[in-house]
Amino acid sequence: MLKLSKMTDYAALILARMQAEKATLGAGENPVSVASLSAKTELSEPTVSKILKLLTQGGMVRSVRGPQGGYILDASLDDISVADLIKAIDGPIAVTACVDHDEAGCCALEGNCTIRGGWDALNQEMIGVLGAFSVNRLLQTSMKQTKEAI
Amino acid sequence: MLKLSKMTDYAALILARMQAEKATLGAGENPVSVASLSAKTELSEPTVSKILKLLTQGGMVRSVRGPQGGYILDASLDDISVADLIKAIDGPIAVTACVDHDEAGCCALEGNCTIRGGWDALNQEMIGVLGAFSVNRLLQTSMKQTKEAI
DNA sequence: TTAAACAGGACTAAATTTGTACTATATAAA
DNA sequence: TTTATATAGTACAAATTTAGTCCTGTTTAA
Repeated sequence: MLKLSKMTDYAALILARMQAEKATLGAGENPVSVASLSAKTELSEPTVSKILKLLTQGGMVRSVRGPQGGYILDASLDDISVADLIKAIDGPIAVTACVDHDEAGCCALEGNCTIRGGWDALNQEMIGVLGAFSVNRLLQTSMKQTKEAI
Repeated sequence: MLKLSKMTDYAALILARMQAEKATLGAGENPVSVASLSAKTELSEPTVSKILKLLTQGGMVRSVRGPQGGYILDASLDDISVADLIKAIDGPIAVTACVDHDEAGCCALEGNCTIRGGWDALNQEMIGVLGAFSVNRLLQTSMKQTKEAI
């Protein structure tokens, strides 16, 4: 449990791929298309497309329309946190349904609920960890482990 | 996203109720039945029963069978962490499916996956936070906030 | 003008989670 | 020893959520 969605996992892979692409082709105006990213990540085109749309809305990549268009990663993956990623793909981080929205009726137990604020505090701590963990660290930690395993 | 299950939420409520019961009746051999806890938490009996079974297996409460039986909370909620709770109710904490089990085939992207170890590192940090957050703190934080809100 | 490539929304299918029911087992008390 | 109470374990049905796909519209370079 406490699993993040596959979509978020895929999003990290896509960002990793885009960073690699950028390193190869040189920074600047070199959009990468959905088709190309799909081929290189082995994710289906609709899925890659959906994720890139969300990343664009989240301001993590920029889109260029028309022929020769695609998506551009301007930022460094050091500046994108896992929290950013989750927010872009799945929406606000909330360990329970009642965290962050105080509308009546979000939970059948309202009257008896004695821990609502508590979950909120825990949620803040989680966001702290996720916000401090960059996508680049995700990649580098993995590289390190792969190296050690060999 | 990154939501914990409702079951875990319920489990915390049940533990809170059991602690209150213990404070009222005095510590020792005073089992609380599913029926009684169900009435006091407004959760259905089958649900309360299911959760208490899991908490028993997780070693957080003790069961007494037969008439006048029920469940006993021996430990202090200071010594039970949210991590313990999640593990008891939902099983091992894993932000992605591939964390913790290295079997082939857990993910369609294995060959291309460049971040497996990275998720594992993040997972450890999450477990750290959850392991340091006691159920009692969950309750106390809530009380504090309720007080402030009044 | 055309074709490439993204934008947005709607929809289907799959997986997961919740919630319930039923049978078996243990045990205190009559 | 029998009976009633209460948990243990398992299996199943329903609901929700997530994943994945498709279609139509818009932008823009060639």
